Formats: sequence, C-alpha cells, structure tokens
Amino acid sequence: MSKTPARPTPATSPDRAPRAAERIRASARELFYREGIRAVGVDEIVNRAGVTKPSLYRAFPSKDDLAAAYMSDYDREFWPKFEKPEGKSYTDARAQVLAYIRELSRRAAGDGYRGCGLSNAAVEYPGHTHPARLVAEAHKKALRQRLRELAAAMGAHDPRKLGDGLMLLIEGIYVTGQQSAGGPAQSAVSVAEMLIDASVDSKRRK
Amino acid sequence: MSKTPARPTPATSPDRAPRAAERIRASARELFYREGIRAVGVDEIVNRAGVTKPSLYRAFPSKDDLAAAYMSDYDREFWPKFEKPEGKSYTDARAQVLAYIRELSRRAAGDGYRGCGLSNAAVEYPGHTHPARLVAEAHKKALRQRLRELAAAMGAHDPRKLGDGLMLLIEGIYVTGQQSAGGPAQSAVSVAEMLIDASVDSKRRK
DNA sequence: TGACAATGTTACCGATCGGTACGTATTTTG
DNA sequence: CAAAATACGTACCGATCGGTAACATTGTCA
Repeated sequence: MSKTPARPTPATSPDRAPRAAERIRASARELFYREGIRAVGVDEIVNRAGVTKPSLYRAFPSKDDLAAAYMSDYDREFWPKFEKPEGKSYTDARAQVLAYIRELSRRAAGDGYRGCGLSNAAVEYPGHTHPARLVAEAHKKALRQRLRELAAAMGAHDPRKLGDGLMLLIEGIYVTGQQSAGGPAQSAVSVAEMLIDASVDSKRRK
Repeated sequence: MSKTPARPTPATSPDRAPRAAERIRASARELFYREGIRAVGVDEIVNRAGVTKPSLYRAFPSKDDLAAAYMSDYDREFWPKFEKPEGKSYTDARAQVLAYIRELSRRAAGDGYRGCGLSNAAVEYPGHTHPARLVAEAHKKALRQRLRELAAAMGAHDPRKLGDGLMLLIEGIYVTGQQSAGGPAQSAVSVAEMLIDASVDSKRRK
C-alpha cells in the first residue's frame, strides 16, 4: 500500500541522511520545546517519531547531543523569523525590529507559548560545558551583536545601549510569555517604540 | 563537643518546627537554585542537609511540595531585596527601582548567577498546575502590580506601560545574566533610566 | 521516671532513566 | 541474482528516580 514506488528520497547522494534521524529530530524538536529537555525521556521521543531507541543512538551519540541538535535546529528556524518578520523584508531597521517584536508578542499571548527554546535550555543546564548550552550561548551572542547592528542602523547615539535594551526586552517577552497569558509582553511593542525613540537623535522624533 | 547546652532553639513553642525540616529547606533552596529543580534528586538534598530521606517525607508530602516550599522561601527573600535595595529605604520610586536594577545587574554579572529561581521553575515545569508554578505565577503577578504602582508614583503617563516595560527589563536581566558574563544586563541601568525618563512628563526631565 | 514527639537507621519498592548487545529486514552494488 | 552494506527492531542492562515500611534512638517535658 505505502509503496511510494518512484523515488521517495534520492538516497543516491553519498551524504548519509536516513529518514529515521529526521523523524527523531522533528519529534525531539516538538517535545523538547513543549515539555522541556529534562522532562522528556528518549523513549517518548522515539515513540512519537515512530522509530526505536537504537535508531536514536545510531544518529546521535547521546541525549545531550540530540539536545544540541535541537538547539541548532531552533537557531536555524529563528533567523528567518527575526530577519523577515511577518514574512516581509525590511530596509528600515526600526520597522524590522518592531515587526518582530509585534509578531513575537502575538505568539507570546497564545496558550501553548513556551518562550525561547534556547533560553530555556540554558535554564535547564547551568553547566557551561553542556553541548546544548554551547549552541544556545553562541546564538545569544550572535543575536546581541545583530541587535547592536540594527540599533546603529536606526541612528542610535549609543548602539550598544539600545541593542542591549532591545535584547533585554525580547528575552523578557520570552520568559514572561510562558508565565501567564495577558502578561507584560502585551506592552512590549509600545515599550520598544519608546526605547528606540529615546535612543535616536531627538531632532528626528516626530 | 557540640553540646550547645543552654538553649539552641526554644523548642517550647507548640508550633511544630523541628530542625530537620529547616535544614532540608535550606539545602533544597541552595541546590534547587544552583542546579535546577529537576536536576537535583532527593538523596542529594538530604545528604547535604545532614538528614535522612524519611525526614524529608515527614515534613513534605512530595518533592513537588518541597519545590513549592522553595518557591515560597524564594518569594519571601525577594521582597526585602526589591523594596530596600542596597539596604536602604527609598521614598522616591524612581530611585528605588533604579537601585534595585543596579544591584541586580551587579549580581547578574557574577559567576554563579542563575537568574530568578521563580522564573526558572516556570521554565522547568510547563504545566500550569504544578504546585511550584502556582507560587511562581502568583509572585510574578504581584511583582507586576507593584511595578505598576511604582510607575504611577514616578508620574508616568501610562503606568501600566512603564511598569510592564520595567518588568520585561528585569526578567531580561534574570535570564541573560545566567547565559554569559558581560551580557546585555550591564546596560540595564541606563536603559531603565531612558525608559523612565521617556515615560514621565517631558517637562520634568532634567 | 515515664510518656511522647522528633529524628535517625536500614532496607526496600516499582518505575523510569539513558544506553547497548545482538539479530533481522531492507537496500545497494557487483 | 547473490553478496555486501546499511537501516532497523527485540530485548535487555545497570543506575537512579521518588517514595515507603518498620524499628531503634534521642531529646523534651511533666
């Protein structure tokens, strides 16, 4: 019945990419985000993926490495949402950041919102040597620098200050969004506007 | 040798307050904060407290309830630090909030900083019925309201907006402080100043 | 002293944890 | 087609998890 006779996957490419590993990544992605990494056992992951445990350990040396892969996937999915919020491209840095924060605040108001998977992982694993943490910290460092660039593009007097301010704000949305619905995240857009306007040349205020 | 003959504890009060329970609370407090709640086993807690496992379960129905007690302790220790930052009392709401953020940023720059135990617990336990989460969410609700009061006392046009902005900022310090040293938290004080000054009547700016 | 409450001691429970040895399908290749 | 390689499943491991039963010991107050 499920023959898929033609060519479900190329499988001719020398780069090994079995289907089980991808199903595991997707399953881990969902469960780790929803429940937390420590809360999810490997059995639950493989059951949901429709595969078995040895398949997991053939693709990933350990659960910690699977968690690191989850971090990399999360990071990869993040950047399009940040650079092209609401699906549109922006030339105006201010508009881009505000659009991202607007979209983020909307998501954070949803019921199943669980914040940033990377920040959450850093909470779950305090040790700075855990493989998942390394990916998360690299991501946060990159985001901080990108926000500083955007702050400079907005014409901020002190791009570092504005960039850090926006970073703190965004992380605040992440963490408060999962605490309670209708939380402070719903004020985030106007707060960001205030912050940006107060950071650029006062002559340019409308 | 360690007789403590006189009166180490009153022990006359009828309210049951044995010493083992307090040692367990203190041990849990430290370990839960440093390592995370899920990461710490009950054996580790009782070993560090110098007591045995049955003593734990005589004082607390379950580990989840001990976690909830940890939340309550954390909440109780929080408010003095917030209301009297740097050990001083403040009549000026702006000065108080800025002093708290200054003190917080200093702590967040330290090596072993692990953010807010209450926010971290909400990350570890997504389910909104967990006893620890209930305490944490009540705390965050109270803090949000208190910040709104303080924002009003500062003379903010929109106290809700400024209060939420400060809340997002503070939560941002919590979470980024434990990610990497020298992070965006070190810009928090000047960001808070900007936010407050932009929220109050512009005539009052210095 | 005797009664009582709090704690310690020891051994144990079932469940679940992350991880693996080993045999079986399935596919690729000559 | 047959053989080698690859992907997958069954069954299991020791360790640790949260939690408990039963009993001995201590300290306090009357």
